[in-house]
Amino acid sequence: MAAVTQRKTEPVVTEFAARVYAATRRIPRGYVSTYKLVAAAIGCRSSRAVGQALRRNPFAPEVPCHRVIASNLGLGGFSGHISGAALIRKRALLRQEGVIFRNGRLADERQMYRF
DNA sequence: TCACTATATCAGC
DNA sequence: GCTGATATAGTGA
Repeated sequence: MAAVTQRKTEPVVTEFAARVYAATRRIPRGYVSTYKLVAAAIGCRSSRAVGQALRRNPFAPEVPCHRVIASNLGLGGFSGHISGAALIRKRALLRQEGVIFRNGRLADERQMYRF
């Protein structure tokens, strides 16, 4: 049946945002990537635009936005906040996946996933 | 068009 | 190492 199997009213996102989410979902568990790498992966030179798309993240938690950090190995932001409890939660989430953060920075650069 | 933004990079100190 | 300024790209009003 189902002439209209409306599955959840997919949020309307732009083509650019869809690429950002697709690239982010490619990041395997236990690895992290940076805004710049994601931007480069989708053919964009502005990491800022990536951050804007991830901030909206209508596909959370399907899209592991917490696996995207800043290029300086910092946590960057999370849940609309660039610091505070949100960052602590982001660090905890990554730690559960095997990504260790030291002093608010990625301990092992080897865990940075390259597209 | 204007303002805002989960960034990145450079210059100066 | 930190701060301020600038570059760059996309979104929403």
